[in-house]
Amino acid sequence: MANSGPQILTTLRQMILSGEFKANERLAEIPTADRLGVSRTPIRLAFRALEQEGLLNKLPGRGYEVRSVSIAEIEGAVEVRGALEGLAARRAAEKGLTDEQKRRFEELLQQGDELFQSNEPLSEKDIELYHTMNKAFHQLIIDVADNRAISIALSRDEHIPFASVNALAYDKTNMREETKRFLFAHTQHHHIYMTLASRQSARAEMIMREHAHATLGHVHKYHGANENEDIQLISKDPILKQ
Amino acid sequence: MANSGPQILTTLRQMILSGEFKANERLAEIPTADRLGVSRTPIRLAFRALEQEGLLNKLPGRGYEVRSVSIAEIEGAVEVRGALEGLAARRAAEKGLTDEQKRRFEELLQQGDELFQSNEPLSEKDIELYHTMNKAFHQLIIDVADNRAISIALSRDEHIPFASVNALAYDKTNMREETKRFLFAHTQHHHIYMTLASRQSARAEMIMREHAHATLGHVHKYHGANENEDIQLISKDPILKQ
DNA sequence: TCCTATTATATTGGATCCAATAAGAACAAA
DNA sequence: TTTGTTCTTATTGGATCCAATATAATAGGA
Repeated sequence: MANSGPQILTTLRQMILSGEFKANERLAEIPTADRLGVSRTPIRLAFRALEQEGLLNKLPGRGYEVRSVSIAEIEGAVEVRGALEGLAARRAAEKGLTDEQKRRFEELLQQGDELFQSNEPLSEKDIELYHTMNKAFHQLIIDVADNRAISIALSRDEHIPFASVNALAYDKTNMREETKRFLFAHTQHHHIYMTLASRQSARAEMIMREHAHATLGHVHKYHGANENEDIQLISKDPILKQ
Repeated sequence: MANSGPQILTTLRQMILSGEFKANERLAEIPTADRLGVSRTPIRLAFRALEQEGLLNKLPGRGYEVRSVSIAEIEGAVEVRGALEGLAARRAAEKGLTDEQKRRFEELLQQGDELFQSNEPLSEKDIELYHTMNKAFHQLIIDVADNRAISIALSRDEHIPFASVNALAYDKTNMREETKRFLFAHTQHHHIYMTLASRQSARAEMIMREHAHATLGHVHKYHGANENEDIQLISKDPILKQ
């Protein structure tokens, strides 16, 4: 059991994101402190932090509730991510890439290519590898862009399902279609790199913005499966990896 | 003297933004609690919050330091604001405006127009009125866009000087040029409204993005007046209103 | 004089307690 | 049965204390 402040915060965040705490569930200091076997102090600090991260809403006199996330909100967050990553791509194209950065991009693209060499659908292990490569690719663009405000603005999407590159959703019951989808997304990676390397900043921005929408298909499948428009964060089939 | 948690947070934030705490100044719980006449508990909570807001950096074992802000960071934040407000304007144009929203935009534009009727430079009171109108105009676009993620992403710029519509900088020693500058910016407001009303979403986004850069002139003047590239937040001539 | 070790001080994080406030439950009256 | 009042319980925010850790100052030795 976690026993330090930062670990308490991480544990609570994980419990929210994993669905152990349900949307709209009420959390109060004393029961939560009892549950985790610590005093109220770290819980209080963690609740404040999680409120600021957007995962909890404060209920005056009654603790906090786990915030629910609507489809519209997810779509809006994806759109914002697209705008921010698009801006990052444009900046990266305007700055131009160093040789080292080109090498790194090419390595990542090669890693992705190797996953699609066979005619078989991707395995779950392949998906993990793709996910790692995808995160690194996106992060490299942000790094090249070198604008702190972009990273900060993106950080607010990190806990919204489907809206962050830190999470990846896929339908394990239909790996053939998923493979096609990832292949398409990775092809976009190639196009993005090409526009960066050739300093076509407008195209870089446009493709990168569009690329952000690659995950939305699963949002709508979730919607179809639910009685109401608000969904619980994450953790139902299809498996969300993070 | 402030005596409640939220007030402590507000007071400390204000002391940072006003320059009472200098850039890179070290703040620790006990001296700060003594200074404000409260226990350490609300200070600790406030420090955590201010860290998350980006105003403080944590120094392990040594308290926190007030974060300094570089010109490059300000420029980056303005660029992000442009991208986000541009996205908001595009969404607003795509959604179309209600009659009520049109009326409200027209009111605000009219308020601005009235400030430029005479041939005299704007007075400081005029600038205050312009500032209020400007904030309302920008906020209305964000409201029409109806994307929570935009508001959240924008909130991170609110404490960066020159990067937020909540603050306005002007050179009180040169009101004639300032008047021209504000007139230009307000003309852009007209153009933005026109594109929203006629649902020209691409133009709306483009003009709105460019409009965000209207404040950058004063950043460079600041730079010229300083020995180093990092500036203290706010509160020197030219007067920053907030 | 400089370097190292020891001691003193500063600082944080967590635990616990107290008081104020809010919410819920129980009871009484209409 | 419904509504209003009172009592009880839950909950938060702040204060204080303790222990661990980090930093600064001092003393001693080379």
